[in-house]
Amino acid sequence: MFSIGELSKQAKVKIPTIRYYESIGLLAPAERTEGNQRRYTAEGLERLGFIKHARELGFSVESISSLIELQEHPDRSCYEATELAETQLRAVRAKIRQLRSLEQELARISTGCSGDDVSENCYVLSALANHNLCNKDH
Amino acid sequence: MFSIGELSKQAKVKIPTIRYYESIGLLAPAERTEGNQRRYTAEGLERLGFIKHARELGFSVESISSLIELQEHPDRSCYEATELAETQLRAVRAKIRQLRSLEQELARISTGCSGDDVSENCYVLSALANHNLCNKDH
DNA sequence: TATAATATCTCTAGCGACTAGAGGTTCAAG
DNA sequence: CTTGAACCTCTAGTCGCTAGAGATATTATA
Repeated sequence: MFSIGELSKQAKVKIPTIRYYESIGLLAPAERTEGNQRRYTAEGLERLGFIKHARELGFSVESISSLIELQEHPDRSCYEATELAETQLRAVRAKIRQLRSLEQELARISTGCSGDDVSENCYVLSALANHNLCNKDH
Repeated sequence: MFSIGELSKQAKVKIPTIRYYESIGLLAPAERTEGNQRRYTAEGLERLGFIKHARELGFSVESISSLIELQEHPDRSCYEATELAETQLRAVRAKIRQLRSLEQELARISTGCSGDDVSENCYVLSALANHNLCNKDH
């Protein structure tokens, strides 16, 4: 039985975030002391670790709710959990593709004019103003 | 002189977003008709295009404000604008690195157990629960 | 010119996922 | 038993929009 501060330290999740997770139903309501303070067990730490890990992998809170529900119904869970993970993977890959094209354009833009050469036409600014100077259609 | 709807169509930026940009000072207040409706010129379209493009490149609204200010002071602008672009580039590259490691882990997780094999232990769920099953330390 | 349809106006509230702060209570160490 | 750190709830703020209500303006047609 440890306090929310201890849990926060162990799980590396901020205290207000823990309370927030409880408030939206992602964490079950914690047990309380006489004086109304939250007390947790190893189980709570595990659950919070799960949530943290999933968040770091980019799952939305909603998806995590689904995953937690799946944990409670082990029959169909594997198929659906794998599907959720694959959806997440597709989203991550799409995001990477998008960022790569941004990277290219930004790299091109920022090497376009050197900082030393203080000319009247800054290539960065004109590249931003004028989409024609850009390869991609985002 | 065209309406906000026309501007929206031309710039491919939604009407509420245009009003929002005006409200936070990113766009100068538009001229108005007798009946209080906004009217724009080609200049407004250009500015909005600049903003849109910069947003698509991931610049924050705050950075865009800076860029717009720089446009008005062409003397030091090139150096500072290039710096902003480079900062943005670094952020994009960091984000890509992070997403790549997520991609790897998600790929590993979601191929770990096939959906058909409905076992009691779903690898997706245990991988999420147990950070030790993961290569990275995020 | 009258009317109807469409477009616009302002204002408020909501989204996701937290974060920060005020003002008050409880716990644990000395 | 006192003190100070940790905890409590509640409200409001963050960012970058988006949605809706209810009122007014413009434009096209009859």
